[in-house]
Amino acid sequence: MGRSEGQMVSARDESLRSGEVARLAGVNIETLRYYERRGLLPQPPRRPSGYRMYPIATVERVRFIKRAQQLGFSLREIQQLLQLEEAAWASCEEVCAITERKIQEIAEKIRDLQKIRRALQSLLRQCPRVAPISKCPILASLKNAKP
Amino acid sequence: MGRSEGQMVSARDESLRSGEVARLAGVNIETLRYYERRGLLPQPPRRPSGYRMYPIATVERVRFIKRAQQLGFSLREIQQLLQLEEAAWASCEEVCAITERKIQEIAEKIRDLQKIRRALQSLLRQCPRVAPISKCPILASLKNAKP
DNA sequence: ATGCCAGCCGTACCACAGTACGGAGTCAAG
DNA sequence: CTTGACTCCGTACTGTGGTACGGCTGGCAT
Repeated sequence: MGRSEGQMVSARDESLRSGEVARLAGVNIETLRYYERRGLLPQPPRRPSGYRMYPIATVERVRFIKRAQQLGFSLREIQQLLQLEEAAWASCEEVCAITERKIQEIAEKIRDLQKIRRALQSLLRQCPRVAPISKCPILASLKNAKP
Repeated sequence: MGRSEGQMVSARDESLRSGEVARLAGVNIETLRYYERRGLLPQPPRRPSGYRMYPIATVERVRFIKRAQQLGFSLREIQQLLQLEEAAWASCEEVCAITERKIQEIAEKIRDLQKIRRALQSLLRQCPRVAPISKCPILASLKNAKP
């Protein structure tokens, strides 16, 4: 809101500064530095002053990272995807393989959570709610269940 | 196994040493120290030598913690449960409330994961697998999707 | 008495994904 | 030319759940 004009998008050259990339991609500036350290973003060229000059495509790359994260990929996996993308020799198959593994993992996580939910629900059904804590069946079963 | 007798369970007093508690509860000794620091285990009395003398019930307490963790409770939440348990004024209702919240959380997590899985599966169905990576529809959609 | 495991402590470290801080230098507008 | 916003860097810190290390003492069987 308070953003006065001035250097919205350091016009006339087609490069962006950290803050612009961060704003456009919806991340913290520090996150860009972090991604650069992690190798998720290539080191951008610099002005003589040291300021980073990001190609505009960087915004899309960061959004790619964020979307992939929302799909449950870790930064390490995303790095793999991005490297594949850059390797001209690679075919879709690698990407599919990674995706399939990820689907398996997610399915497993879902199964685990469902098991946990069922266990908790059955505990809850046993609880009279008005008992003093010393007779709480939930705590009792946590005490006695054999893992 | 290689365990010769001697101090299996420092007999005749009814207290255990760290290693015994750890072994009986199936955790690392360091984990006991960690739980003590976190306040999940009360500070046990010590011998003059400094050795901890754990009441036997500690083993059950540690197992309780481990089981609750397996049900998706964080150490912080487990601490709440344990505190409730110790508060004589408390009734089952508090425990039920925590459990209900946890079930809600888990249900939500399951829904999120299902959404993610569906998205990845639909990406996978679109993939011809033989295309060069430059035409990979999975990467393409990560590039273009608007979250 | 001697050997040796067991336990003590503070501290550092692991992965994960960032965020914060402070002091210096830069840029552009007024 | 000054002001204020922006960026730079290295480093430290967040939270989560532990594990590891090293040096020192304790306990106990032989």
